[in-house]
Amino acid sequence: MPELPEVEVLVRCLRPLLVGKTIQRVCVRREKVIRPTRPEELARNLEGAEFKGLSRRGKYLVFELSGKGGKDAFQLLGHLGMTGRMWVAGKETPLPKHAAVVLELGPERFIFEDTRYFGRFTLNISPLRRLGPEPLAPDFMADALGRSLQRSAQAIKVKLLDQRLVAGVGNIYASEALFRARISPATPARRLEPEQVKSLWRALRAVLRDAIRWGSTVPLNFASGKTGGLFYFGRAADSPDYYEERLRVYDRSGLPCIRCGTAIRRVVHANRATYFCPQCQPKRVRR
DNA sequence: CACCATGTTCCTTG
DNA sequence: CCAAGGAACATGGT
Repeated sequence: MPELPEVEVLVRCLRPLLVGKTIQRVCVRREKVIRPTRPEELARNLEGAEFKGLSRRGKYLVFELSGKGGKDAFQLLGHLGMTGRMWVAGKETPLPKHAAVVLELGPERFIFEDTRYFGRFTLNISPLRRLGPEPLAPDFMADALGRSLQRSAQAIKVKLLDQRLVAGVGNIYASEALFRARISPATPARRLEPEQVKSLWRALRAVLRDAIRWGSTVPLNFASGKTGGLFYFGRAADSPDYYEERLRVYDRSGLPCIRCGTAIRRVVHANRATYFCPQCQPKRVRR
């Protein structure tokens, strides 16, 4: 489930359900996801602590907590990996097979489920230091993006996945942004023209903003085992304009480009699939 | 059985 | 030392 927009929508959904609640008990069912924190350490810190806030940084969820008596504020870092989900449910609903961490909150419980266990739920917040700028923040400037790109010869598609360049862009929205900006994914980062950097900057923000807006319209209900449509493959793809509104190129290999009809191509860069329209996203600027 | 999958990190190679 | 590419992680879907 995890790229910036999905995490943002999740954070907005979870915040009112958690803030003000006190953790009574912690159950770690898969130690791997809390690394390097130890189970006893997590329990010692969380039990009796109260949720004070929740925010997002890149693809991370940052939980703000305070210990008993409102002092000893600390943070907890969450990451969904490839398949993570988080929700709050009543105690009567059965735990899913891959529940990794469960927090008892009185009559309810918070559940972090992750089938592949690539996610994180930890007291170690050091990964935040390595993140680049927030693409939707008002101070994310196109010229700063351009300067960072200047220093790299890597294909722009690969560069967009580098969380030190911009925080929160993943494999799906990287393809989507390049399609929208009409830039070939194979273009070396430093070969982008200033005008292309500007349109990439604009496309990135538009793609992420639109995805958050789209996700916000879909009810989240993980506890039922369904996705509610938020997550790419829990799709509401049966609507005729799904691709127009949601994903315009990702996973559309061989299908007609929605702009020009040319077959969408799938290539692999750095072990990851990239989708693009060879007509709309030419290697060289046409003149 | 084969291949694919929204992410991050580590290891090897050049 | 750095950059780039690949594999590993773990499970499930097609």
